[in-house]
Amino acid sequence: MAKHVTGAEAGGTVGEGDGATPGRLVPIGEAAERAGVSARTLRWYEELGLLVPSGHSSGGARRYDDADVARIVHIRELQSLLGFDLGEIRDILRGEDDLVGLRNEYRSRSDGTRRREILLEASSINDKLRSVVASKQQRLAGMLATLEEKQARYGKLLAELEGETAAAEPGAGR
Amino acid sequence: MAKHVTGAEAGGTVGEGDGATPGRLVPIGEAAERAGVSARTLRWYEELGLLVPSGHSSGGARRYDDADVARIVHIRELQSLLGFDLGEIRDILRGEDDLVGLRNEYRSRSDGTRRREILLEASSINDKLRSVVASKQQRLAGMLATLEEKQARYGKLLAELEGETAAAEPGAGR
DNA sequence: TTGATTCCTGACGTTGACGTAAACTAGGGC
DNA sequence: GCCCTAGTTTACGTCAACGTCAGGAATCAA
Repeated sequence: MAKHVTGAEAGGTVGEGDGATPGRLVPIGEAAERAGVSARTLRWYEELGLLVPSGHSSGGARRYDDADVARIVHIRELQSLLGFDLGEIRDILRGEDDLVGLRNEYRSRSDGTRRREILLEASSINDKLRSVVASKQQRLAGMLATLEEKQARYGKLLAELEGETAAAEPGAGR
Repeated sequence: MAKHVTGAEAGGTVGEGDGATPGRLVPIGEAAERAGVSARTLRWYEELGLLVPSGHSSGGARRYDDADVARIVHIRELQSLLGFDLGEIRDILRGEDDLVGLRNEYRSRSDGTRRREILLEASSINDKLRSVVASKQQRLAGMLATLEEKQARYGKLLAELEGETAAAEPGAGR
């Protein structure tokens, strides 16, 4: 409901002839391809409030910049790596966005008490995700350990067998 | 299509009065509760071929043993921790089941060549999953590292601020 | 200017992983 | 035997996360 501000230049300074190649604003197809998702997925993410393209063409077509693409990749990581659903991811991204706002306020304010508050909140936001990732990583590490242990046993048994067959083999080349 | 062999005792030696308390065969409700899932989920897993209860009552009701419950928990781990869908999990479990079969053949055979083959296949099966887990764990570790780094920065900034406010505070107790 | 692509907005379809309701049966306590 | 809870199958419902199609407008190379 807050999209389509009045047509064009909705995403701040577009500067068509200003930005160099790296800072290009690309259409949805290219952004999708770069991030390894479909265009439909990007529209869906937008509908859910996960990502608003940072610009639009004069005709109203979505334009994504590098940060947008990075955000998409980030969303995918949160999804596939951590198993969050898109609702949870929305909340996480909000937290991260808030964090950016806090960072700006932090820099522009010299009020010590307020700065402390900001740091505490930022730390809390960050720590929530950290603990989730940590626990998941822990469990995965445990799983990995048992798998590697097994793998080592197979290797050991194979080595023993190599010795046996080598000993039992009649025409051993060496 | 291969279930319901002919009614009862389809799950091998049931031995109702034989097993002690730990080896009990429990009905679906209890098994579900123990594993933290719903009864529907267990029937669904069975339909997909993920898990056949190791016994049935004379009337045809499912009976699960401890290994079954462990298998359910395992399925859930593969699902939530590694993000596999139930089809992939079916394949993985098949591999693991094959592995048990191979283990038995390994023990009953003394044929060196065959033993080598078995070890190689087992090792391969095991290694496939291991590599997936390893890569996931790697990526998670990376994510965790950056989060912890951030957390450390917040902590440092907070500590600095503590010093400042303590110094600026008029009635400082110390 | 003109096609050929690409993008737009609906809107309906699909897939996975179950939830839920209905109608019926099994099993254990009194 | 009776009753109540828990189990059975069958079938339709649901929710997330998109896929896909229709009809029209925008963009771009020629």
